[in-house]
Amino acid sequence: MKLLDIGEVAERSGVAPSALRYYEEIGLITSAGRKGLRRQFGRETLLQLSLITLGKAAGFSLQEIAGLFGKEGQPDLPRSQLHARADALEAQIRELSALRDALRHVADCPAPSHLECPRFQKLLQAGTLTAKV
Amino acid sequence: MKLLDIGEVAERSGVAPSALRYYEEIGLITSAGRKGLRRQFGRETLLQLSLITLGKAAGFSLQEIAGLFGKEGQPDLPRSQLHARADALEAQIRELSALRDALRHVADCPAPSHLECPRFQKLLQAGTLTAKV
DNA sequence: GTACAACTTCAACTCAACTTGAAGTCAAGA
DNA sequence: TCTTGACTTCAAGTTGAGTTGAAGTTGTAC
Repeated sequence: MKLLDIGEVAERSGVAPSALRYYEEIGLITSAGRKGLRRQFGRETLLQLSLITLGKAAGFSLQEIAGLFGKEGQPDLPRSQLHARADALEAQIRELSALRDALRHVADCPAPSHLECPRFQKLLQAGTLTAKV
Repeated sequence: MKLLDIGEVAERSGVAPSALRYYEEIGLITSAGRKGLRRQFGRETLLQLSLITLGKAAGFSLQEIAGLFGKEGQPDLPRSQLHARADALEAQIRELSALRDALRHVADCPAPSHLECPRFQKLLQAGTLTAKV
């Protein structure tokens, strides 16, 4: 198996070397070994990093990501919890969609103050995070 | 206009009083005035907080949120930037959908190591954040 | 008019997720 | 062999987004 050193992993994954060391330190990834002092990573690390990047983009903490997908890609969590996570993501997707729509509304609606605009308020209600006004 | 004090705003918005003070300190919200020392907030603050909560859920920083929607709900940004934001959100929604699918796959697919599973890899490719493997 | 819960300020602390800097090591090419 | 650039460790610093604690103030209910 061809091994990559940290610089190459950094370049291909878009994750800074310092971050990769940090990820290793907290046990989120593992290096396949060392050549001298230098860490050598297996190719599967790149896949793991895709997963990590994705998870981060989804707003998971590194700890959570570590739980979602264990070292080798098997989750440490039971099925039901994974589905619960997926459901939570779906809720987040709805929030995001609401915000996207609100943004587009603000961009296009000529009203002076959007907070007053009933259409805008309705868009906000689409999010579930809305305060009890 | 009926004013609310910080405790009530906190309860209705789900945002801690300390956070509300912090938001005021950084200029993200403004209190309508004081009764003695106590801040009094107008009802529109609740709407603003919905927006802030939504923005946070979407991964925006407080600074960015401040830019997206100025104090009174008018954006500080030009139309084109707002649309660009909306587009970025849409991309994020796609990432999230990819992760959701990956999660459901992991929950349901009986393969021992998902990183090896071609179906799983394909799901990852659906995200654009993927490393060059 | 007094008790008390809910507020106030201000500084210091926390936490995650890194980054930066200093000082040292090492592999590979000229 | 020597140089160079990419790595190494370790400690300390940074940023954002608050929280916590101490010490003081005040509106309202009894």
